[in-house]
Order: sequence, then structure tokens, then C-alpha cells
Amino acid sequence: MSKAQQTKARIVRQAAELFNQKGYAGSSIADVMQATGLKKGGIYNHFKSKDELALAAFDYAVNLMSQEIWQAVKTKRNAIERLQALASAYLIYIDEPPIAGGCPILNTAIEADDLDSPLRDRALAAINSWRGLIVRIIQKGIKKQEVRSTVEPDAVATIIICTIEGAIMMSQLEKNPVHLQRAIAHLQGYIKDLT
Amino acid sequence: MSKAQQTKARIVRQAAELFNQKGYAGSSIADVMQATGLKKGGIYNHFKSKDELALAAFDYAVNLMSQEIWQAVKTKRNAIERLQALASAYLIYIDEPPIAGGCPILNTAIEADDLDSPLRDRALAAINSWRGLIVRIIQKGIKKQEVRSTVEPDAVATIIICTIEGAIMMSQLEKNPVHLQRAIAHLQGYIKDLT
DNA sequence: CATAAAAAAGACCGATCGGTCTTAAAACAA
DNA sequence: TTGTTTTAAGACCGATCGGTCTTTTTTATG
Repeated sequence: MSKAQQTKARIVRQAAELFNQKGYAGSSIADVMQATGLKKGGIYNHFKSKDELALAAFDYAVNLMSQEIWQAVKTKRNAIERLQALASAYLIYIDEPPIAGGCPILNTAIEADDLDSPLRDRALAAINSWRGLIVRIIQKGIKKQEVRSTVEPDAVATIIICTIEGAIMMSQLEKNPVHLQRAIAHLQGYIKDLT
Repeated sequence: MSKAQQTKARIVRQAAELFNQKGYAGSSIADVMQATGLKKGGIYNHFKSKDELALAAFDYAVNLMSQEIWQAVKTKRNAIERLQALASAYLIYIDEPPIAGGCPILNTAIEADDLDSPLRDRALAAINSWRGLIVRIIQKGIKKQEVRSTVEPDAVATIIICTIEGAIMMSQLEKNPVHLQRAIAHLQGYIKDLT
């Protein structure tokens, strides 16, 4: 990777963390300059606009988390175990958060949900991708008779996602991991009962 | 109420809706001017600063929702029914949202959780007040043997709150009430099993 | 090492930011 | 209804916003 590519990647990484903590509207280019140690020219040489950087930063952050989840899921073959591993993977936000400031999907969704922006579309796509993963795991589990046939994959996906996201918000706000731990413990039982 | 008081209340109401949709950092005083139809002098005559207006707007929004919840809860005497009524009360976000833009506690928590601002303190206090209500209902329920004595009030409060908040986010993002409906249906079963 | 190309610096731009202050209009009390 | 006080208007302020452009420095290539 060339020096320029390294610099660009570094800007994305550091901007992602900044945006994830202070929000897009709450962060200025001056903030990005401070976080990266670069001046304006150094940043605008790699990105056309603040919006373009915001999109790149969001994609980076989501990718980071997606890989984490997939790592956890792919080690299991049984649907129940897969879902449980998926839920447990979010405990990483306590020990080694891939990015500071909480869940980037949640943060971006809240900031952009009333706007009609590319960022909202990206948050929506990220949620739907996550939901798709859960739905596919359950559908396969039903076929393999690991999951009750009466289970509605879409409904389960909603419960898993909203419980985790709400818990991340609470733990982040109270600076106390217990909420996320309780939520995931609750989900483990909920998922076990899908059998 | 004097004319001036009416105007002040109107500013708070309209600013609350604006902030709840576009965020505090995402809304300018010019936006507030447009929303209220007032000019700068008319706004700063009532509020020292944007921050002061933001706090008043948040308090107004939270109060609005708190009253809604309490209205629903107070009609029931049994702990299980009270919790179920509490959860169901959030369906109002679908039919007649008290304020546009989703849950003000959630929105404010996400925007302010990494900052060290009065707004963060307010969001924290609002969540804790909500949690306190749930905990007290359960404690009383245990005493009256309406709730299993092995139930941990704090843990249940976490599950109820994070499920609802996560679901509001999802329904808001996807512009589809189904997520909130599923989450509340799920909570009804969860609460019933506390017996 | 020389040279062309790319990256970063930093001065600069108009627009907008939150906030102030003087002035005019409206509300209120007598 | 008159006089006083409060409320709202709107010009104005310095700071900061996102973004541009020229110049210098660094990197990559022969």
C-alpha cells in the first residue's frame, strides 16, 4: 500500500471514530484536522467533501463490526448456536470495542433517520444486511429442523437486533456494561427456546 | 397565561420537534426561527442561549412522554398488568406520536453520550427515572406475590427499556411500525412469564 | 540522481454560525 | 386612554463553517 493510500486509510479510521463519538453534524473539518494531524489540503486531497468522508467512515465502521460478527457466526454449524454466537459477539463492545462511541449503525440511524441523505440509506442497508443474516440462519435452521417451524424469522430478527441496539445505547449512556450483558443473557435464553 | 408565556411555550414546543428530528447540532437558530416564525430577537428574548432552549425542549419532550406512560400505568393495579400497559403505551409512537422524530431520550442519549454536557445528564436522569418506575412496580409486585420472588427488578427494567428503545429506532429508520409492534408483543409474553 | 507527479500546507473565500444590541411595536397597568 | 414595561424586529458582530486554490514538499519513477 502506497504512502498516500495509508494516509487515506488513516483519515478514514480516525474520522470514523470522531464521527461515531460526536456525530457528523457535531464534528467539523477542523476536528478531523486535529484528529488526523493533517491540514485542510491533506484531507481534501483524498476526499471531495465532508459528506464523502462521512460515507467512507461509516462504511469502514460497519465493515469492522460485520467482520467481527461473521467471525463469530461462521465457527458454528447449528442455527441456534449461530444465533447465540452472533448475540455474544456484541459483548466485544465491552472488552475491545472495534470503534469508540457505540454502534455506528445505531448512531447514524438516529442522526439521519429524519433526513433524506445517503447516510440514512447506508444505515438502512446495514440494518437490512444484518437482518438478512439472521433470517437466513433461521430459515436454514428450520429446514434442518434445528428451529421450530412456527418461528417467524423476520420477527426474531427484529427482537435480536432491537434488544442489542437498545442495550448498547443504555450501556453507552450510563457507561456501565451491565445493560448489554443482561440483554445478551436474555437473548441467549430467547434463542434457545426457538428449538 | 400571558401572551409572552404562550409564545415561550410555543417556541419550546416547536423547537423540541425540530431538535428531535434533526438533532441539536444539526439544527441552527435560523432553523428555530423558521419553525417558529419569529426573528432572532423574539427567541433570545425568552432564552439566554441555544443550549438553554435545548434543555427546555428536551424537558418538554420527556415530560410529554412521561405523562403518556403514567396515564397508561395508573389505570392498572396488578404489577404484571401495569408493566404490560407500560409497554403497550409506546405503541402511541405509531398512531399519535407525541412528538415527531422518535424517542427524545434515545435521540438525545445517542447525540450526547460521548459529551460531558447538561444534555447528557438530562438523558441519563430520564432513563433512570423510567427505570425506577419499572423497578418499583416489580418490587411491589413481588411483595404482593404477583411476581416471582426470583425476578431481578433491575434486570427486567433493562430488558424492557432496551427492547423498546431499539425497536423505536428500527421503526423510525425503516419507516415501518412493524418492528415496534413485534417488540411490544414480545415484551408482553416476557412480562407475563414474570408471574 | 533527476524529474515528473502526487500529496500536503496554508492562505483565502463567501456563507452561516451563535449571540448582542438598538429600535420599533405590542402588551399591560393605571 | 395614557404612560410604562415588555416583547419582537432586524441590523450587526466576530468566529467558525465547508470548501477552493496556489504553493511547497514529498513521493514514486526512469
